[in-house]
Amino acid sequence: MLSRKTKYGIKALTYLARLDNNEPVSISTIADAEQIPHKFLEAILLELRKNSILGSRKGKGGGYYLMQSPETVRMSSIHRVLEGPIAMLPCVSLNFYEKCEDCIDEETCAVNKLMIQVRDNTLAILENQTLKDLIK
Amino acid sequence: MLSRKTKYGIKALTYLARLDNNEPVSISTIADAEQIPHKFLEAILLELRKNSILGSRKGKGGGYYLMQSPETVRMSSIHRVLEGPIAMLPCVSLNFYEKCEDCIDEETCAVNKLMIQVRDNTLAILENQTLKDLIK
DNA sequence: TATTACCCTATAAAGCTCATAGGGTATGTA
DNA sequence: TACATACCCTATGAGCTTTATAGGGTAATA
Repeated sequence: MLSRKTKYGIKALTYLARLDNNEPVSISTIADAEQIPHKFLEAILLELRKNSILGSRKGKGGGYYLMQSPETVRMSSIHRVLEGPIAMLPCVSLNFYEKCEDCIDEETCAVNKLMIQVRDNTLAILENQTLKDLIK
Repeated sequence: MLSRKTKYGIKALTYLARLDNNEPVSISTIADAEQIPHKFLEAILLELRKNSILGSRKGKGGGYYLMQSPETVRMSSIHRVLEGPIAMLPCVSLNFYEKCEDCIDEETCAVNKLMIQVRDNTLAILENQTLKDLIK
């Protein structure tokens, strides 16, 4: 199940994507509009910035803005930043790979192969869908 | 990410599926063979029994056994019993449906539509795959 | 009838999620 | 320069879930 963090993040991103211009918007503005706890949203936007999905400007008139146009922001990127791996097992993750501690042989592991299928299919959908698709 | 509970459950089920006969196997036997904490496995097998995936016999010579042959036990069933909903959002779940509390209109919600796609694809794979496929 | 092994409840450590608080720091404007 | 704005960072804690253990009750079988 998607975490609240991810849902909040998607809300904030679609809010920004719907704007006509790409001027910075303050945390408070987004938090009020989307009913998100201010401090929680602050942490989320910060993380999106550190992962180059958002940019920010400090000082008066500052805030957050999209680094790329909505049609180039893939849902897979957003998922990875906010929710973490798309794979259901660490040994199946492309970006967060880890060996399963209790797995004897990954090559012959049937669960591994099954979860690779699931991952590939999910990934194909999330790669194909962008922020732009969410706002029309 | 799949929980340890689900991984243990799958291990136990494949252990049973690999047997030549379908005689009951005690918790201890499975726990030792698959390196699973005894009491934890006990709870898992009990849950699988309550959901008609396993049967059990008490007393001497008792234990757990598969209720159906391996080729008819779908991975989707196992997932639902041990891990819970396959959907990434409650509003997209077929068997565990719930309205998203912060969603204004499900009909027009783009995230909802996206996650339905993901669910359908994942489901297709997990329905198609059975215990039998895991052991060859 | 004794033993086996399932069955049930309670408990708790550990970890994660969600949320809040308080203050530091960079930036733009007057 | 001084000030206000708004990002930035660290710490803290409640609440929940996961993982695991313990102890005993109960049904079934040899």
